[in-house]
Amino acid sequence: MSQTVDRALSILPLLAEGPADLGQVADRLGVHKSTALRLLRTLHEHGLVYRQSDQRYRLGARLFALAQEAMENLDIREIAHPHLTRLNESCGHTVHLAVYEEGEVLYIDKVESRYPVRMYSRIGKPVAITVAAVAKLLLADLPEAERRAVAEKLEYPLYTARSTPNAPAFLKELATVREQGWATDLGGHEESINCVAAPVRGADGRVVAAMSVSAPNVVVTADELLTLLPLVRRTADAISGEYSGRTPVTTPATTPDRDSV
Amino acid sequence: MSQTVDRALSILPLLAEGPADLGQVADRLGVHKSTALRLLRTLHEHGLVYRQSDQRYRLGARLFALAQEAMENLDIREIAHPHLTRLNESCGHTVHLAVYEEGEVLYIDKVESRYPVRMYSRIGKPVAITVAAVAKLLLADLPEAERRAVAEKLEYPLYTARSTPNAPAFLKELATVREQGWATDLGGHEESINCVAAPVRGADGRVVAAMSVSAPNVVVTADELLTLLPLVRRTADAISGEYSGRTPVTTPATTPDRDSV
DNA sequence: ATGAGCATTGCAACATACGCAACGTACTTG
DNA sequence: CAAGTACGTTGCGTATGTTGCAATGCTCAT
Repeated sequence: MSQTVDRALSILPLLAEGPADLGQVADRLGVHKSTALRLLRTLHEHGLVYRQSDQRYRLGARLFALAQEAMENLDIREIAHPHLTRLNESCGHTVHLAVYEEGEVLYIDKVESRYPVRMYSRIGKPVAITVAAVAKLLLADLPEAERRAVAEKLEYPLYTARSTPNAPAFLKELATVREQGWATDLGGHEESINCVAAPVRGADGRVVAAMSVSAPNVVVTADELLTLLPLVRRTADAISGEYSGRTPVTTPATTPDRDSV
Repeated sequence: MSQTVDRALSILPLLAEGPADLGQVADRLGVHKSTALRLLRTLHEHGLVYRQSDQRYRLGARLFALAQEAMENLDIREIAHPHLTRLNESCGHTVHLAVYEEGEVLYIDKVESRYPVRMYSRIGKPVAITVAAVAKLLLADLPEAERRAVAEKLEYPLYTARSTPNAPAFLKELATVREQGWATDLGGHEESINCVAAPVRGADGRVVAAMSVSAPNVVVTADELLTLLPLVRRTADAISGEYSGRTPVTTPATTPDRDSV
């Protein structure tokens, strides 16, 4: 809606692909070099863009700080965290918390497995949306129309033989998930990794987040992991209760352990 | 330099403090609501801003994706990573990699300790710049003038009794670090945690990054940690060699293990 | 029902962001 | 060593995009 700002912001994804010099930026924006220079300078002043020693531009450090602060301000994360660590303590596996936002699903918290094997996932990293158990829960709760729209627009990469192959299959899976109130990912993202997930709901019953427990086959089989389902659901429900204000902060030990030492 | 973009970008740090509605944004920017609305809409279209259910605005998911991509494009990180994991394998402690950028020092990679105790630090998180060993190395290498300017502008929070108290003390410490070519943080950030750090240098000898090994007192004493110094320096030098092209990718096993599974 | 508080729209006046062309500064090439 | 190329940078007149206003919708509480 604002041409100037629009152009300036278009520079960011462009630089995300890799460093670029003034000419390249101007070309890709379709504007004169002097215009691109002015925009880059403004971005630079705000720290969103950094000028490296060879004069080329790349994304700046302030982006990290912003992303970080954005995350810390999510109250669902704050409420959920102690529950997640407690769940991790009792089962030992990797625990994730994720939210949906305009077509994307992203992890907003993670407690690492206490087994030596680690999963590749990082807070802030967009989730493999077509296969992840948490993504299924979050998308399953969208209004019919939006759900269809999102499902159609997605790509369906075949990470493994068990990955969701296309939109119809995905929508069918979402219907099941919606029905049963929990979800799994059995080797759909990485052959040897399984997940069980449950939804966190707000006061109005809408799904505001989803949490999952993930473990590789080498540690527990899919069947064994599924036995954790009740525990996962109970944890998710506890978070829901607290988030929606029904449970007025139960345990006295809810405050301390934010951020593992 | 561009008023419109400048205003739009000023919204981001503002929202980083927490969600705000249109009126608040307009007020803090000192512009009319209609103006603020147009800017917010543009930010929204680019995914940098999200409109939550109560109509208030907060920072959006795209920020994470951008920060993520920005990080993956840092070639120093790519080169260093296998060395960091190898170092972690041989000593077991937490290993960090950090860079300096316009007044800030930030972690760009981290390999977790193999001991049960974890440190609170996160990739992308700004470093405690006045005390961290890596920060000392990075700042010590700045040109005299810039170093002084930065040191003067910093705040010196007293995390512990051993924290750097003020600018003169900091500059003195930087001089020492510059001299000896390595740095430590002995309980300056958290009472019980010590670090040893060494610089990574580019072809021209300038410090481009710094790496450190950190461990809590309960695992090893400061003296014991210091015995790792030669190993840390050797690792840093190996990275330097590879980064500056002197060592044309030594080990055949340099390619695989990006991102632990 | 009535009003307050908020987001939203259309529009005319003006400020500002635009592209141009000229200059400066490396770095190459004959 | 001089001419040439390829950048980034600057100043400036003009047109275009942005601004603030005032009026309209919308939602919620009284």
